[in-house]
Amino acid sequence: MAARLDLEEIGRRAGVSRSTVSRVVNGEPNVSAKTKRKVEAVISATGYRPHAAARSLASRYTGVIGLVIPSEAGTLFNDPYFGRLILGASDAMNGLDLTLALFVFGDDLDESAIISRVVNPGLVDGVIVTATRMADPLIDHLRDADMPFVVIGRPDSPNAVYSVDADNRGGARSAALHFAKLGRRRPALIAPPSNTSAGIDRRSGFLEGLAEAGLSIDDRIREGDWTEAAGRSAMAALLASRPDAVFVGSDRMAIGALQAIREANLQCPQDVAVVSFDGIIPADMVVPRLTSVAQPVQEVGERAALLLKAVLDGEITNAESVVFPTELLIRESCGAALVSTDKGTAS
Amino acid sequence: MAARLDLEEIGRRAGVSRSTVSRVVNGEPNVSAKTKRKVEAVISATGYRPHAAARSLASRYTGVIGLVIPSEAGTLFNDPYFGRLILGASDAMNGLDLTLALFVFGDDLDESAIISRVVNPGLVDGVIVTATRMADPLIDHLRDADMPFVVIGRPDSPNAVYSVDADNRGGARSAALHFAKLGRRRPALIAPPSNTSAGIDRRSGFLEGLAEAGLSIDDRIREGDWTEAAGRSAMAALLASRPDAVFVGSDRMAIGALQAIREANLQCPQDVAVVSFDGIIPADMVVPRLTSVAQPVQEVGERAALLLKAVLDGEITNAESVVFPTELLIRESCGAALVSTDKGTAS
DNA sequence: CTATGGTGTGGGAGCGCTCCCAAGGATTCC
DNA sequence: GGAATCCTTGGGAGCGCTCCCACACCATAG
Repeated sequence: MAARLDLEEIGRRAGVSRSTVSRVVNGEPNVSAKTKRKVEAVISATGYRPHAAARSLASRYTGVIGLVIPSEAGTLFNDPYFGRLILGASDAMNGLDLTLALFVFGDDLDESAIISRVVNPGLVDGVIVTATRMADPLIDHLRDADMPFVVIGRPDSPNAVYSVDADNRGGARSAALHFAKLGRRRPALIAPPSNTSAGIDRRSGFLEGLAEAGLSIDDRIREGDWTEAAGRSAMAALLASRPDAVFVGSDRMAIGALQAIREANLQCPQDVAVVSFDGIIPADMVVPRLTSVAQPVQEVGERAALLLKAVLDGEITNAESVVFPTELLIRESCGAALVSTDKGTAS
Repeated sequence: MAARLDLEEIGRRAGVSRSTVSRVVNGEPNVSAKTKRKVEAVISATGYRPHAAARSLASRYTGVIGLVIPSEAGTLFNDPYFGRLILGASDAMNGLDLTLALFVFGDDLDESAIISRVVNPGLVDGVIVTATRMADPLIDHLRDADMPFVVIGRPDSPNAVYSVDADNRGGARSAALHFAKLGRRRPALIAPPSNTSAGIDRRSGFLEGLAEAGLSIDDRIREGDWTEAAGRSAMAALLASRPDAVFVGSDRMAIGALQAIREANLQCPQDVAVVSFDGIIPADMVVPRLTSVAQPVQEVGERAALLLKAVLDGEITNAESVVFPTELLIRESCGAALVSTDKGTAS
């Protein structure tokens, strides 16, 4: 009986045309106050809601932004990192009245399916790419499909012109200098995977800081895949070369490293000082409390969304790279308290 | 110059009609092998991709499913729970070729905006509702808007007819029985918020188990909001009444509880045994390793997506509630090892 | 030979909206 | 008072697709 509730029908009931209703719905000017009131009354009485797909088709604008996340067999999702990132992005999007579409792929099969889905016209207006790998194929596909996108990380592709990242290099460097200042002489490194920009930057930043401080690392370097297990086995291996400090490329790996130290009947920070990266796990979760280079994950996500929106609105046309500073959160695992009994906090 | 790449254009280049191209794209039968080959050649040569919005408008099917998550000021996103849930849901959706739209709301303002967005026709086909509160307003809105939905949790609304949940009650009960078996006489409880079904069920299940075992809890009950901080302060308060065991309603709160026990110079499990719920944090992350009632979070998410898909396809029309069993993961914090020196594992 | 049915193909109609142009009415200006 | 201008409103066209009916063609059956 009741005709399908569309603009035409609302117009009929309010005694105006489809166009006028559309103007009211979209808050356009040039509608008399009286007409507006009338239309709004009908809309709220009927509970009318515009049809998103019809709107997208006609306006070439979906109001949806995609966020692409690799999950690597579920590993990464144990990390609060992505939760925070999603939270930041979705906060920004709520403010912008955008909807977040999440694309999580576990393996290469998933990935090609995801790629072909995400580049479909009319689904999302733009994409935020996370955990970007070196030579990420996704980026080239997005480019080919003329899909606007923002990269989280430091992209190596000339096709990626908009990016948001934390200062991985600078943060890692500050960890090295911190060790030097605390008098540690045999630093070690558990680096994140070197197929990611964060992995590369944290490694090179740490080595740079070491060089600056005149410390050498010799072969006290291992690489881990972000997991606790990787941190643990890397640390266990490293212990053979008797380091007195270790910079671990992520909080989760640091938890594993702490465990390995404990298992070797050594004390952190007395025997081995630990500084990690991320600053993301609750401070009190582990003993000793982790000293960590904190990156503002939520802000990164938020900024990526805002940047993409600006690109979509045509407000930004030149390449833009935003880099957020990190902050060294000094707690217990670095042993700063052992050294500076005179000064309350070191920096 | 080049005409916009649409079905018509592909048809023109392949020498067939729009309809035939559509059939090929959608893998419909009744297309001759020869025609099909010809069309596919043109499609891959041109890189044609169907326009999602146009398809949605014409077919009344978007291929997008919404997942609604309350974030309560960012608190919940520190919990691996949601990451796992998202992972499960998105796994299922990748297999079904569906896209996941994530709606995260932090406060009530966000919520009403989210609600009005999620019920918009033509955006999502259906919705998965998580962390359902008692008398959740979202549910009524979804119902009013005729939006199909599946609830994760045990809904109290008669409007919610499809749900997926873990056996919170049974799991909590098993924790109580475990304490009884280990000879603990003064159990305590740190319950999750009682405005959630999980909170209610874990509380009542534990009390039920206690009653069965002839143990009384008196006033050794506190409630916490899922966070470490809440677990810590609840435990600190509870310690005054000298419990010898505590069931903590979530892993994160248990971490806080452990901390409070340590701060009171008591030993876990010797002085106070701890059993938590979720089984979600990496086993080795805390000392002592947590005994926990594990729920299959990822499976819950996966199942919710599959169930919703079945509902959307009209394969399910009767109310359906799926309840996943939990499993008591016995590790160190419950002190089972202290008791059963003869038997390797208790159950 | 006509009836019957399946198969492959084309094209009209329509999904609900936005965009844009045109037209009418009110207002202003000289 | 008439022309120029602004504001308000209506409706045609079209976004790219699916749905459905019609038609041609071929095979099989009576």
